[in-house]
This record gives sequence, C-alpha cells and structure tokens, in this order.
Amino acid sequence: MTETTTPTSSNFIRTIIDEDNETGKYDRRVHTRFPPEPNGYLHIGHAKSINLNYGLARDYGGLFNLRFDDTNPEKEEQEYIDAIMEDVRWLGAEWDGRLYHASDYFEQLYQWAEQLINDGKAYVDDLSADEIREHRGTLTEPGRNSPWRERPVAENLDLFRRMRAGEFAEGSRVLRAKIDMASSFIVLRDPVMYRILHAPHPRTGNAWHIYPTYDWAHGQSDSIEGITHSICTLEFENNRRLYDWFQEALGIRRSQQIEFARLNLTYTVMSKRKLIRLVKEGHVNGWDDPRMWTIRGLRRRGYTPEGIRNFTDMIGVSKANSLVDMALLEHAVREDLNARTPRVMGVVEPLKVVIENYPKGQEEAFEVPYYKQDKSRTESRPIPFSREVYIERDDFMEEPAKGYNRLAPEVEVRLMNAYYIVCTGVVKDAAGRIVELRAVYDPASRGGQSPDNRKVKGTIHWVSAEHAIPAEVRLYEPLFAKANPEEGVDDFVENLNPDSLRVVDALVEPSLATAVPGDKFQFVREGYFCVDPDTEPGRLVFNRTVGLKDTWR
RNA sequence: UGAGGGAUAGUUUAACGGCAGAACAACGGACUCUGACUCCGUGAGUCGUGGUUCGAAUCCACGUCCCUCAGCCA
Repeated sequence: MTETTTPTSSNFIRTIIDEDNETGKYDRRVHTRFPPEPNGYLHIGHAKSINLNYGLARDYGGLFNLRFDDTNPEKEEQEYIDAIMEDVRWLGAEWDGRLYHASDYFEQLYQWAEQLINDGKAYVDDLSADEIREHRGTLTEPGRNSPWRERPVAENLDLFRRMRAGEFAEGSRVLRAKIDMASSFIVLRDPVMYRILHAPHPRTGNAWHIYPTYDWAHGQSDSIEGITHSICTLEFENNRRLYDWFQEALGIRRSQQIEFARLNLTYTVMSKRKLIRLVKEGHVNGWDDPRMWTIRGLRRRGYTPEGIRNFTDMIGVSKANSLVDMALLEHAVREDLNARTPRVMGVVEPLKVVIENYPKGQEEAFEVPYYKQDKSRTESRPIPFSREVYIERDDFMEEPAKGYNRLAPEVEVRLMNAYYIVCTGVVKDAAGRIVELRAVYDPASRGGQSPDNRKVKGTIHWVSAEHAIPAEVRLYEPLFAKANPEEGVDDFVENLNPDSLRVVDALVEPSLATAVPGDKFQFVREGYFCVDPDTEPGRLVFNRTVGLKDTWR
C-alpha cells in the first residue's frame, strides 16, 4: 500500500537497450552509472537521472555504479561527496559497493595518455589559454594548428612527465589530443586532455600536478567500469564524437553515450550557479530549505523517495526540451502520501467555538482510526472533546456564499467524528473581526451520526481547546512568482515570490505531541504535513508538504 | 550564418508503415463523516508544404521554429 507505482512506459533508451540485447552488442549486459561532480547538492533534475540509470539497471537485471567525476580539485569538496551519497541512497538507488571516483583511474589515464603520445595522437602544447582559443577558430571558420603540434614523441613524453612531476607553472602547458583543427565538431579541434593545477585533491592529495579534463576522463572511466550505456544530458551530444574517438584511439572496451533532455520544472531554476546564488544570497535558508527542489529540500518538505520515483516515471525520458508542470510533481507525491499517511486533525488558522449546551467541565474522547484509507490498518487513538473547540477560520462564513456548505449562522454541520453543531452566535471585536462563535450541539449525534439520519451539509475538523497543543506550521508557495523565473526580468531573483513562506500558529490534536522530525501526516481536509527538524521538546514545527486538491474556493 | 540535435492535446509522453493512446491539468457527474481519495464522462494533438504507398506521426524532399557547441568547467 505504501508502494504506489506507475508502470514505466517505454522510451527511446529502452528501445536502444532492447536492440543491443537482441544483437548481443554487450553480451546482453546492462551496466549504468550516475556520475555527479562533487561540487554542489543534488536536485530533482539529478533524481530524474538517478532513477533513470538505476531503474534501467534494475529492470534489465544489470548493474548500477555511483561514480564521482572528481577531475577538478579547484571546485570539488569532500562535503559534497558525503551529501551526494546520502541523497542517492535516500532516493533508493543502490550501488552495492560499486562506489568509484574518476580519481581512482588517474594513473591508468596517465598511462593511456602516454600511449596516445607514443602513437602520435597527443602532444604537449606551450600555447597559453588565450592563444589556444585564438587558434581554435569559430563556428564557421576552421582553426589553425598550434606551432607545437608536430613536436617529436620523445620531447612530448619528456615534457608530459615533467608536467606530472610539477616542474611547470599552471597554465604554461597542456596535453592535447591531435585530432583535426578543421573539424566542424569544435570539440575535436585538438581538445585539452590535461591541465597543470597545483591544487590538492580531496582524494589524491598532492600526488598530482596535472588533472584530466572531463572529456578525457569520462569515457575511459566508463570503459574501465564496463559501463554499457552511458547516459548523459543533451549538451554532450557533440562531445560524443570525442568520447568515441578516445575509446577507439586507445583500443579499449567500448561503451556508448546516450543523451536525454534534462528536467526543467515550472517555478524553479536548475543551474548550479543559480541554486548557489539562492543559498549564498540568503533568498532561502540553506540547501535544505523546504522551498528548494534540492533532494534535501524536498526531503525536509516531506516528499518521499517513492513520490519522487512516481514523478520521474510519469515524466518519462526523451530528447525534446521540455518544461514540466509542477502540478505533476505535486500529484506524484500526493498519490504516495495519500496511501501511507495517518489522518489527524490540526487547525491551521484557529477560530474558537463555544458549545453553550455542552456541560462546563465535561469532557469525553472519541476513538478514531488513523488510516481510514487503508482497511488493513487498524491503529487508532482517542481524541478528546470538550465545551470549547477550535475550528478552521475558513470553515465559517457569516454570510455564506452560494454553494458553501460549512458552518454559518443557523447552519448545522458535523464536527468530524464528534457531534453535529449549529452556529447560534458570532462574537466580534471592536474592529469587527470575528473572534469567537457560539453554538449548540445535538447530544444524540454522538460519534457523528444522528438517530434520525438527517443530513448535514458539511463535515469540518476541530480540536478541543483545552487539549490541543500549539504548533508552528510553515506554509509554502512556489519560490518564484512566475512559472518561468527568467520571464520579463534581467535577473531571475527579481521574480522571487515574497510570499513563498508563511508561518502560522496552529493547534493540533494531542496525539501529535510525540511526533518526531520526519513523521508525516495528513491533516484532514488541509493537506500533508511533515514534522520539521526545528522541532524541540515543547515546540512542534510542521511543514506543509502539499495541500489537498481543492475543488471549492 | 559551420556542425550536431529536436518538434504528437494546455503540459509531459506512447505509438517504430496498419484504429493517434495514456498521465497530469481543465470541465461535468457519481460517491463521501476529508469539497480529499475513488469511479464515470467531456473537450483537446501529429510544426508546414509536397512526394512515395492500398495505407504515413512514422519513409523521402524542401521549408519553419527551438536547443547545443568557439572553458585549461562538467
């Protein structure tokens, strides 16, 4: 019941794998990987990739690796490595001991580079970064060969070894593949394989003074690990030619790169740079702010791995650029939460109701099941009732609109699981604001059903004033006011939604006193809520994960 | 404007020469001690123009529009 699955529909990648299995291209092996660079936190877009790669391995009886693409020590940190592992694990992707780092292969990569030099397929270039750019040409004009392109093998070898030994200054030389300066694929115009960086690496320390570039490291790492289908995003389509060139030039085990469209979601931005700005400039309270679509943010907000998996299954995979409606994500998580959460009562914006004919000092309790949606579950708890209760401010209208079937003067409604009440009076303050309601109840309707079977228009939730416990409730709206945060402004932060967070003082039923961070509930008629880690003894804090669908209002 | 990719309901996708289907969203109804859930129903689509074919979203040609590439980032 907690596992809500949508059957994974076919997609172009599965079609490719099916064909490969038919032709025996990889001996019917399927081996995928998720290759994050440890320079930031994972977000919902990464979840798409993780679920895709892991799901493929799982469904085809294959293997899934987690591999850190740690080729740039200037940007990468151990802190991110730890956080990423935690998030991948939480999402449910199991790498079963196959945790690797591109840095594990630095020595092998170095040996292969020497092989390419010996084969006349790589050379040390003394040009500066600016000069290399000038020689590269443009989209419409071919590049020019570097004057160092025809260096003898022995000299290349000597220079490359000394680069490794740390003899040269950063930027003074690079190792380049010797391909074709006139190629229409700019990535093939003698791409850089190694740059000199006198920076300590989180894993290899000071062992290296040269570091491989992405293009040089990635395909070879795939080959070493026996990856069959190396899935990445669309912007690497041109790089595939280089990916193939390196594996062919080396004569090593082949793997194939397949590109898919990255996730774009309404009301969000996905670029690392922009995510970092949101955090660094304090527009949100950290990477795990529940308004963020980072894995940590979603987790804190109350999203579940199953809900996220639902979502990634629903959106599918293709090569067309797209913008997914946030409503899909919300639907996916509601579906999961609906199945798994206990139903409790919490009043988000309380309005007191005094039941005048209920004896002062009297109290009673109603035993109410937690899981009305799941007949296999029988847990329940007592909910206390007394003369004064709080109901939702929204559940009363002094002059009810047409079609409104909640409480109003002279109108009878059911207090869920308790009694029928009729509103008999409205108390206002000097400013005319309603501060309290008077009502009478029907003792014969105990439990929420009247012997005469008369119907009431509505059923509303409540808490006993005397027994309810206060809770801070954080209500969220999208972080941006526009579905496309870039729309109509120079800088996306101008589209930040000033009302993305609203904090209210709520009252919840006493059974919630023992709730601990991470616990999830449906506050009946209000939405799904999750206990926030800010909770301390005596101070309950809830996040509203997502509201219920509402066909009224 | 060199090269590489892409275009199917409002959104995301399926269909691989043979009935254009689903989910989300919208709308209507049934049910209901959650205006939820569930169920039923409605509207809504092949970028354009030609061609091949008994038959085209699918194959071909020519267009249009969108995305990517000129980091010693990934």
